[in-house]
Parts: sequence; structure tokens; C-alpha cells
Amino acid sequence: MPELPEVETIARDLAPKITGRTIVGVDVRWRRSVDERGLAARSLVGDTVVGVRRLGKYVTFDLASGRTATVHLRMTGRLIADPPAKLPHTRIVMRFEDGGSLVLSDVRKFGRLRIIEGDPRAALAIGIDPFDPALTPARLHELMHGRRTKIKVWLLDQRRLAGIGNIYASEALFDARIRPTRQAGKLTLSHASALLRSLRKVMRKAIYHRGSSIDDYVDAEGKPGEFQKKLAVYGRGGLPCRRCQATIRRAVLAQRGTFFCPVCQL
DNA sequence: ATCAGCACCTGTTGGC
DNA sequence: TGCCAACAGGTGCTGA
Repeated sequence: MPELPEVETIARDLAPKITGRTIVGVDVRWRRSVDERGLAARSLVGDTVVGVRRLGKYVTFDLASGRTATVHLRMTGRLIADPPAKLPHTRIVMRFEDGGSLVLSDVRKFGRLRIIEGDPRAALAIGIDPFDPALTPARLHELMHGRRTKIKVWLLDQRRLAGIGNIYASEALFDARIRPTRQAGKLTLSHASALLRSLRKVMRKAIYHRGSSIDDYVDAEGKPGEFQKKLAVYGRGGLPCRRCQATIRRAVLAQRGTFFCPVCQL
């Protein structure tokens, strides 16, 4: 479910609520919700959260010990601070010394908590952030160089750019008028420039609207986002293109629904 | 390097 | 009405 804008919204909401709090216990209600590549959940006990950020699609909690607790929500995960009542599908409860808690709730059980020692970016193997000022059109063009994979599929690969998911890949490519099936390595510098501009534009707007809620995404307050009302192509298969009135097509790329306008995306 | 297929899970929706 | 397949904001593994 959540992509960069949704994760950014959650991290921003959680930062003032969780920063400074000390963990006194972690209840794991579904074993596999803790990533076994990281440290055990109980190693968090006694540690204090000193900051909350987003890394790609991960919500990350910087700890006083220097370690990092990362949460990936995958499709249906939610992070709720100090839930007023018992939440359904609770998988992990992080309890704080003040009696409050942070809950990972997830219907489909795909979400993961991973506790990392050392550099989290390296451990998570994620690429550059689309909003990183170091990501210039030239740098993006260079990253795509020689890649024969389709641009839509390339955008979903978190080892290159980190944070783009299925909705915003379709949206940004529509905005940049680039067909999702174009080979990444064949795009020009000016394509890269347009694409980068579109990625930032679309996701900045989505963050402003607190993300897209198509099925069940909610922010850390438990409220849905508003950006789904503004989506230009995602989920609009068979409907007229908002730019040229041609019929929006749905294709399947890398087993994911992909939406584009066959007329104005070249 | 790249890709298809499947695995992980549950819930909702749309077709017959 | 009811059953069942298809599908869902993601990632990760296997085998070709």
C-alpha cells in the first residue's frame, strides 16, 4: 500500500509523538513480522527513540544506542501511536515507559520490523531518494544507462531509486508523457529531466494531500489520505485521458497493473 | 542482467 | 443469492 508520500506522511506524524520515548517492552504477536535478518525484537528494550525519518519506503526510528529500528508496511501495514482502543490485526506492540505504545497492525502480515546495527541504507540495499538534491537529471540518466528493462519496471526497483511504487510510477510517467514500456536505457537526458521533474511534482503534491488511500491506507492518525481523488491515470483503465480524451489502457508489467494513455505517452 | 512465476497473507469485488 | 477467481500502494526467492 504505502509508497514514498504515504510513508513520508506517517514518519512526519510519528516524529513528534515518538521521539524521546523509551521502550520498555516489545510484544510480538506474529513471529514473521520481525525480519530475522536483523536483531531480535527484545534488543529494543531500554533503548530510546531519538528521531523518526523515512528511508525509501521504510519508516525508521533512530535509537540512542546508534541502532535503527525500521518498519516496512508493504501492502496493508499501519503504524498507530497510542491507539485509543485495541486494534484489529495487531502484529507488534512497542511499549513505552509512559504507558503508551506504538502498534504495527497489518491484515496481510507482510509488514516487517527490522532492527539494524550500523548503516541502515546499506543493510536495506536501497538506492538514492528521488528528493535527494544530489539526484540531478544527469545522474538519473546515468543510472538508467544500459538498462534494457522497461522504465516502469526500472522505477519500481528500490536498489536504484528508493520510494517509488506502483501508483506513482504510473502517475509520473503519465505526467512526463513517457510510455511505461520504453526501455530505461534508451531514454534521453531530456526524458530523464522531465521524468525527475514529474516524479518530484507528483509526489510533492501527494505528500501535501497526505497520500493516496485507494483501499486501506491510513496515516498515523488512522485517517485516509486525499490524493487518490487527484490521480490522473492510476486505476482509470477504460476511462478517457484527462489530457487528450483517448481511452486509458491497463497493461500488466512485472505482474503489476500499469496505466497509461496510448496517445499522449510516447 | 533480466524476467516470469510463485510465495507470503487476507479481504474485497465482479462475473457468471 | 452464492461461489470463485482475480486483484490489491510490496518485496524476495528460484529457475530459466
